[in-house]
Parts: sequence; C-alpha cells; structure tokens
Amino acid sequence: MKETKSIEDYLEAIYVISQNNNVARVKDIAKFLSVKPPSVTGALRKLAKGEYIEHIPYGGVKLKPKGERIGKETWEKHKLIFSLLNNILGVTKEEAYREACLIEHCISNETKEKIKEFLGK
Amino acid sequence: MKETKSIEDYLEAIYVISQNNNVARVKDIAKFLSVKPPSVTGALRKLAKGEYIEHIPYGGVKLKPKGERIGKETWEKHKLIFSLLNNILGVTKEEAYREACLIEHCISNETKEKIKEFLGK
DNA sequence: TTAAAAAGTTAGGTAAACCTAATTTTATAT
DNA sequence: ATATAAAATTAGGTTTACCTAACTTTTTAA
Repeated sequence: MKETKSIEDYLEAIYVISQNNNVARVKDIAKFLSVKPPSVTGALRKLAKGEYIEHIPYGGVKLKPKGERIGKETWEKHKLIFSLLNNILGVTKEEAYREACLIEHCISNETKEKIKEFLGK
Repeated sequence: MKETKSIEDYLEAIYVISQNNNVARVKDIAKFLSVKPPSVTGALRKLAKGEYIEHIPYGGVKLKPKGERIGKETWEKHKLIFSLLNNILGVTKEEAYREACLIEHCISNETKEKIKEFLGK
C-alpha cells in the first residue's frame, strides 16, 4: 500500500495526539484534521488493514511501528518546513503553519534532511 | 470558481506551451501533464466555463487574462521553489523539479514573494 | 440503575479527476 | 479526391475521500 496525503495526515494526527494522551480518540482526530467522525472511522479501517495502526472499535487508536514511523516523519517535515517558512523566509506563523500542512506531503525524506542541515547552520 | 491544484496545473501547462507555440494543443497539454487526452478535454470544458481560456473544439487553446495570470503565477512559483530546493538546499535537479510541481500549489503569492526576496540576497 | 448525552459506526450519497473504448473530426499523402 | 492516420471528443466507469442521516455503543449523572 502506498501512502497518500490522506494516510499521512491521519498518521500524523494520531502521532501528535498520542504525545499528550494515552490513546487517540476519533473525535480528537476529527477535530485535528477538521473532518467529520464518519470520515475518521473510514480512514481508520483502511489504516488498520494496512497494519499502520491498531484500532479497537468504540475504543482508542494506537500506532504500530510502520504507522509511527510515517506519522513521526510527517510531523518532522511539518516542523522543519514551518521553520524554513517562518524563520528564514519571514512568512507569518499562521500562513507558515497552513502551508506546512500541505508541503509536508510533497517532500522526500532526503529533502527533509537537506532542510535540517540548512537550518542547523 | 476556486482554483484547484488541477486547474492550476492545466493553466500552467498551457502557459508554458504557449511561450513556444502559437496555441496549445490537447496532445501537448496531455504530454506535459502525463494524462490522457480525454482528461484534457474534460478539464478544458471546465476552464472555458470559468472564463480562464478560450477553446475552439478540434482546434487550439488560448489563455484569457484570468487564466494567463494564474498560469504565470504558478509557473513563477515553480521556478522559485525549484531554485530554493536546488541552489540553496542542495536537492538534486530531478527531485527539485518533481517536488516543485507539487509545492507550487501549496504556497500563497505572499510566500512566493518572500522566496524571491530571499533568493535575491 | 436507568435515562440522557456523548462518542462511534454504518449506510448511502456526492464531487473531483482520472481512465478505457468507441466515435467523430481534421490533416496528410498518394 | 479519397483513403488512411492523427487528433480530439463523447460515453461510461473507477477511485478517493469527503459528507449527512440514522443507528449503536459507551459514558455520565440523577
């Protein structure tokens, strides 16, 4: 299975939510991504089938190793792109966040590392 | 009508093709975007309806002012993002081109200007 | 401990954008 | 001038990812 923008978005959301909570809940994921709960349920079924997550119906969601890796990578891309846009280019925080949410799905891990190197200087 | 990624792609393709040719042809647009001719025909109908282009069936396509503006802006975004990725971050030309095709749809004109300023330094 | 509220799921539908196969129109070459 | 090839269009279908409405399960509070 290939990771679409949507799959990356859900895994990233679950990753971020899981950093503060024990498990991610449907309503939190829905709020994070600005979608409705039935969309989340549908996406979770797909993610569970692809071995990205473990989902207990009417319960919580936890990332499996494969999902954790992608969620983390996507969030890292987001943070690095935000930094590049806001700190280096001078884009406002609000706009930088909005655009980082989109650009995070457009770059390879190699490009992610290049940005990290650049920001490190 | 709101400009989707797809609409921007078609207008950009027509803009670039029109710089070398008098009119853009369906087969050239299809090749540029790696889609099949029926997809182009469908997209052109939509673009014509939105006053972005003038389309003579079985003939050529020309940009109207609104379409020209968006096609040009999108291509400028592409070139600036390519430059940022390749010259500043050190991403390979091939990967920079590929990613620029995606990122060009994710940034505002304000961000485009910020990149231009940064590259000018 | 049970009624109401909250959370989650199922069922069914919509829109965007692509595709293949078949048809029509235009261009080309003998 | 006409047969063939090329280009474009139409018709119909697929996939992805969302939505609303209705229903089920779980939690909460009287």
